[in-house]
Amino acid sequence: MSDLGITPRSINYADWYNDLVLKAKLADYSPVRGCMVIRPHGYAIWELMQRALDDMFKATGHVNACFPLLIPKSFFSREAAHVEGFAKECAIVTHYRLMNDPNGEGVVVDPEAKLEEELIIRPTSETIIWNTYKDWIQSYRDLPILINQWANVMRWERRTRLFLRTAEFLWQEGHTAHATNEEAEQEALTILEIYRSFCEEWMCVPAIAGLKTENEKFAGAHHSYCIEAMVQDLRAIQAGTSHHLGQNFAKAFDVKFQNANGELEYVYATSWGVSTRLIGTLVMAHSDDKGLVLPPKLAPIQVVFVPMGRDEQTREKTFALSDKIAAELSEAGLRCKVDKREKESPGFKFNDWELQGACVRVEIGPRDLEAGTCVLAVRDTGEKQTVQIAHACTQIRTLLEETGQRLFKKALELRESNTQRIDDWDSFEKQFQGEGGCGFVLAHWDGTTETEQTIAEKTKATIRCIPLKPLEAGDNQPGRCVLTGKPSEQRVVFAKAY
RNA sequence: CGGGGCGUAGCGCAGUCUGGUUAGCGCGCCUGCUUUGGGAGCAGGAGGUCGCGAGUUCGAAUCUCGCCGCCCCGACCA
Repeated sequence: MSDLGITPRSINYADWYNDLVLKAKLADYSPVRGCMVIRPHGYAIWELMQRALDDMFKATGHVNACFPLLIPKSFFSREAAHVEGFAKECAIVTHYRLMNDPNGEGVVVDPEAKLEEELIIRPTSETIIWNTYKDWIQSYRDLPILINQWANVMRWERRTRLFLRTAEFLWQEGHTAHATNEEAEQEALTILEIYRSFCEEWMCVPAIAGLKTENEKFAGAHHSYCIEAMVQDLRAIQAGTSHHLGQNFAKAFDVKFQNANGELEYVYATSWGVSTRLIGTLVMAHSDDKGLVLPPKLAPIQVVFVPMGRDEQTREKTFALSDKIAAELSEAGLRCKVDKREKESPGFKFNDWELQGACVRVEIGPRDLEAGTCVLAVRDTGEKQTVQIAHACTQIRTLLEETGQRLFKKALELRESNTQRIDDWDSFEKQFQGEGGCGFVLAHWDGTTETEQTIAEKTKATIRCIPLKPLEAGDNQPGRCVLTGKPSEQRVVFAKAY
């Protein structure tokens, strides 16, 4: 097992994750620190995510557009909190030309080609978008604007990890403009619900929808919502965010509209996004020491066929039978692959497809030809069963259905068995003493940033969110802050986070 | 930005301390034959600016100095 080159989770979770991402060919490191190559297998997962989310956005009235990569530096100074949040991690374009190095080999930046105004590579697009919306909005009849874009952004992170935090990443960012505060609030919540349902139904990862604290909210937002998930090392990971921006950007970019009464008002805004971090979340949520475990809805290959045969004739027959079943499944919309590689042994293929995360493997060999059967192996449980060919398609669909339910259930059980309610400081502090993730703690908090930061300093645990709905009855009842003993309205989620 | 580790074939490593044939090994790759129900075997073959730059020396992967890069762990962030 160890010669597969994947560090077991029990030895080192971080190494396991890195090994898996590389070995399963999801991504590669790039020549530039913090950037990555998303390989076809990883990109296929992203495409499936994109399609599902994009359909949901469209179904709720959104349209796609694409704004430019480069943003004039001056735009960033408009919204104070926004600058504060992003200034320290921006890549800046200062020149537009290279020249041959007069002293020798290679090329150097041409000092003559300095830009009048430096350009920022977008870390997020609020500023350029609001600068544009200003020209698009005059009347309440121009509202709402419900635009999304699929794009890459760049944040010069000090410490990066494949998919979880890369300098450049892919995401979608929605930017909407509304006539009223209530409508913007509804928009932020609608999107949050899309994210939650996507996370749970497509990724099979249970998510807690909640409100970010002032301390954790998006730079420039009035308030931020998020979905938080737990992965196998018991850390929290933010899987998506939806912000109500209030009138902050409208004021910064002077975006006003005339209402039905002829009065000028600033518009209300939201922005929201999920990124390729979802792929990292997905890997960390379900996969095991043998490789990827993917939920059927997001598996690039749901069903893989491994036909076997010593001789040409047997091979032809098992290939043909595999093709026939695969065609029937494809007809029904499943993503299938018949592995016809001749050099690799069946055993190699079994391991290889387990690494790649194919949900169900169909083995067809000489014995099956005689018996009119095939063997179905389920990726996440490792269980094998022999079925009649006539029943194969039905059974495969059942197994995929069950896989999705099982992955969600298992992830939910992990979260529930590692979530506790703690009301005294000693126990709280003790809970977070261990290395790495320590699960979720639902505790009371007095609502101040000061307390939040003190707790973070002492325990490394942060407030992931203030749940919108109680996880259990009673979580939304008043109590006393776990640190200060001051009154608290409800329990909030504490955890060590990615 | 602090601490640690590493840079030698596509990948993983040995060799470096103690300088000295033509720089090795495993995996992978190419060719051929035999193989195929849990990572096949044999034979042959291709593949190297030893991270970069100076220096010491008759001679440097190995010693000295400088530089660069990457990974991991902490502080900050989707």
